[in-house]
Amino acid sequence: MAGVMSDGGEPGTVRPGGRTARIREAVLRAAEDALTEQGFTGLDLADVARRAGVGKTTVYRRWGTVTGLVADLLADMAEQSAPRTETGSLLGDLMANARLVQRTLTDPRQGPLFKALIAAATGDPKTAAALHRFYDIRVREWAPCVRQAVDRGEVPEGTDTHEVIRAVSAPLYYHLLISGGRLDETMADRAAEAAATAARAGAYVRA
Amino acid sequence: MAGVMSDGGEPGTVRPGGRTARIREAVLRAAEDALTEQGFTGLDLADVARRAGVGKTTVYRRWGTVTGLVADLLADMAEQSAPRTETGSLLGDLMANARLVQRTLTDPRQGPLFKALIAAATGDPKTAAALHRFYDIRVREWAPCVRQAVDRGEVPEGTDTHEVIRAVSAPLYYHLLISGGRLDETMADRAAEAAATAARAGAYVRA
DNA sequence: GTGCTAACGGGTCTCTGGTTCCGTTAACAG
DNA sequence: CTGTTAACGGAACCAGAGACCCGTTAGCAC
Repeated sequence: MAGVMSDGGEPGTVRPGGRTARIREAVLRAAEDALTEQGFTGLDLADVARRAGVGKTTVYRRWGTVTGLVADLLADMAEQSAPRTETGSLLGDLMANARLVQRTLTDPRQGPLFKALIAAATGDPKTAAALHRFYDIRVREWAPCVRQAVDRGEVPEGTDTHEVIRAVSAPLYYHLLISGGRLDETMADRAAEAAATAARAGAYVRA
Repeated sequence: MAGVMSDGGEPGTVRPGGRTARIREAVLRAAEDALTEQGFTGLDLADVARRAGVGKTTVYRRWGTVTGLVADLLADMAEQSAPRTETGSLLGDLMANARLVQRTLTDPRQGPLFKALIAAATGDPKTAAALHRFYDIRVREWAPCVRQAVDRGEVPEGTDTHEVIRAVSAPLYYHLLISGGRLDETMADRAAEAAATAARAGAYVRA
């Protein structure tokens, strides 16, 4: 009864030798597929297990609940970062970002997946935290282009660079989730232009 | 076997004499409470029935599914319209709108409720349609203040008035659902200011 | 007031997520 | 190569959401 078993329990932490990682990978991919096709509500862990070619006991043991699995999926997605393009102008960079987001959200796989992830986050604080972290990382990757615009004098000093990036995405997500519009390239360009204009006018200067 | 039973079925359509309406009201209010407290995922029709002091059979018969109930709730909410204030300036009107939205979303009851409604809409087209309709009505109520700004020459002709109103809400919902920020009055004012600035610069002129 | 019937409501039955048990597999150490 | 044991997987088990049946209530018409 000494302190032998040291650090915690959480299956899948002790023996990271191939199998554990392989199964995690398979299950997360299966969860992605299931979420994409069935949405968050229709997500069934037994179904995920079947798709992954894995015993459902394994899924329940390692992730426990549906939201737990989704949270882990978000953590996994947060790792893989997509590189950003640089165009040299604020509007150009923001448009590149807006179009990337627009393409992602209208993609027949990614769109439904993101909807499902966001829906999952509304119901569970843990999942919400994972979602926030995911987006925080993405925002952080793009913020430098606003920083550069500040350095160029194109945007006032003291501007909240993260908030500018969020302002580009916001209308696109609003249409996806709430108003249900078309979400085409025109919308993306408009979102980027609006954000750039407001930023130049100092609307995002930190209070 | 003649065509006697004429128009459809849908219980609750034939005898709108008090009871039907009373029960609908009680169930919708109970659903609101349940959604607020448990979120969309934790919504149980039997629980709703209990809260409403109504047999669960009734709920299943009239609404059938959880999403059906939510869709009806949205239709009901779409009826009651909150009046808008008029300040005479574009920025003033947009700020009034932004603060209204901000107060709604941070309200300990309304905030969770709206989250749940949006989550429900991601999974079911019928519910999504109801949600879109609800917001379309709200946007339509506020659009005139942008129209007036166009007439005053403050905003370019051809501006998509609805889109300007949506632009005010978008960042607030983005924070609520996705990035998870604080959502205070400063954010509301910033959202209004950004939208007003972009609108004046012609960012929302229809292509 | 009285009869008709749409709509309600309690009780039961079912079916499917989710849990538990225990035998099997496969990383890793020596 | 061989032993140890964390982690997997099949199968039986359990609980609770949702469907069904049928007797009861209450609008509404005459």
